[in-house]
Amino acid sequence: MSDSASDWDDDSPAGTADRQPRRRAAPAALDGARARPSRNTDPTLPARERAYREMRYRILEGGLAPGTTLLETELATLLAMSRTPIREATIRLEKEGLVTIRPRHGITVNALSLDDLAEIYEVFSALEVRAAGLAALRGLSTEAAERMRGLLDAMEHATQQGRIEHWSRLDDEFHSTIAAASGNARLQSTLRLYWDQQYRARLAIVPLRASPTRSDAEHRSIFEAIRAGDEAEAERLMRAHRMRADAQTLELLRGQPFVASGGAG
Amino acid sequence: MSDSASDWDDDSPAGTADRQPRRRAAPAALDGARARPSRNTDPTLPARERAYREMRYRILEGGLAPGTTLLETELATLLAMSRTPIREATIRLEKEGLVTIRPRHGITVNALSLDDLAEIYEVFSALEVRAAGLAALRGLSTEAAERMRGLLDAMEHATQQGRIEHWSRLDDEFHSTIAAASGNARLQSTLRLYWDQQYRARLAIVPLRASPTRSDAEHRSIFEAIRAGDEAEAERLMRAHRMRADAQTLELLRGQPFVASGGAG
DNA sequence: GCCGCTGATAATGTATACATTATGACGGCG
DNA sequence: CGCCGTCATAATGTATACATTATCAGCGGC
Repeated sequence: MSDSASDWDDDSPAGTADRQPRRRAAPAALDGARARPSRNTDPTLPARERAYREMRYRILEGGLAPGTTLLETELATLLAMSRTPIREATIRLEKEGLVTIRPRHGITVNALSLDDLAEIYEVFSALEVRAAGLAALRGLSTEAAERMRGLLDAMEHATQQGRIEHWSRLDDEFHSTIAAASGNARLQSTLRLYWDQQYRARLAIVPLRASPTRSDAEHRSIFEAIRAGDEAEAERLMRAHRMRADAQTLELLRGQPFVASGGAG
Repeated sequence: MSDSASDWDDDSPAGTADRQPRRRAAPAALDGARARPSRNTDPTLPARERAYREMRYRILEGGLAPGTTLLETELATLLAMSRTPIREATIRLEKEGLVTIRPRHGITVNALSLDDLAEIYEVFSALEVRAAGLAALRGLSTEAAERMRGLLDAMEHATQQGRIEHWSRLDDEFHSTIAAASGNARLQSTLRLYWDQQYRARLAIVPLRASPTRSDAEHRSIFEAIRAGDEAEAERLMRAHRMRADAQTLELLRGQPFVASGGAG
């Protein structure tokens, strides 16, 4: 089982670090993120942190379906802790756009309408375009370049084998590698926020996707532009890529069951 | 709309506040800070909300200087409430990038290095460029157009009179109007987040700014492009505007007292 | 039969008690 | 003389008690 929910580098400066040394993490490799077991029950973690991770995990992976409403007390029972850490975790999740807290009505897992998703993609894509540009401007480390090349190869291979789900995970990784290569930790962490929000929707259409031959080609050209240090071209290509991919995704999502047209923001 | 600096969101900080340059707040500092009660004292609001607004206000307006560290207990005393709402408020503020929570070390008002500000501007500008494009794409309402035209006139007038501080507030309003015209609430709210983070720094250089004749001209051309519905041109002009303005801002900030280049965070 | 009032009730908001743990002082040891 | 382990303590983490308040059922008036 994948842990795609945590492909994106976890905590970042403006983000949700709990116990962080003074200096922020270096341009960090994302490699460590994969090792973590998806189910987080480590009892040594603070309860607040367990609550946050567990709820985030369940929301992203579908255990808590969009529209689900739970009371603080119910969550407390569910996760076997008191309301205090639950409240702190839900505040974080609300800030991240995953739930909505309505006093005396409960905590609701955000259900996204197509309009919501369109909004999310608009922000996400604008940021990713810039990330590509910055990556080009700043240059790829040898490791990042290697990594991206490996991902491109693997994606093409997955495409040939028709392993769309696997391809999708590699795609996530590719894009998050670009985010990391932007050298801007805040950009990276804001991207992760929006990534989380669209994660479930994206997951839902994975099986519907056609062979992503075109994306493979676009990815490769984006990589080449970044590698060549051509900022304008990297941004141009990424913009084109995202415009096409976003439109396609929204199209596939149209008519999907859980994408209500009037969902909550 | 409102007389204050901007309509980014609920309460907008306007006017100047006194500085309190104490690095480490001793108990003595608490009384000093309490001396100036701001208007977020409405006792009908939940304590958590009062704490949030009051802290945000003091951080943005300088009552709580960057680098200031306070313990939960001290904040509770300062704002005359228990630790519970304080904790909830600080979690929100940390998510917004205004403070850093270091367990057993206290809550520190984030001090931004030049690198931090550069990061912030990179994200902010990427989003604002897109906002301009979307505004062009979607068209301005009559009111928005009127409002922007009025702001442009007022800005030029302020420039002629050398009222830089006033100009700066109008500038905020102009940019937030564009954000609103993007029609994307998430974009707007993320812009506000980053705007908050750079607010103090921007405030600090207001008196140092030269006559913003050039910005006035750029603003007008951006407005024209948006009004003409020319998405690409609006983005192009906004990008140029921001690149120039950001570079200038960072240049002015270099050497400013509270902007430690090493990362005084 | 509908509207609005009212109070019981449940849920949240806040305070506080209690548990846990990092820190920094202190003193012994090398 | 300095290093390291230990412990007291302060600060946070969590649970729980208590206060406040919105909701909704039920009732009475219109």
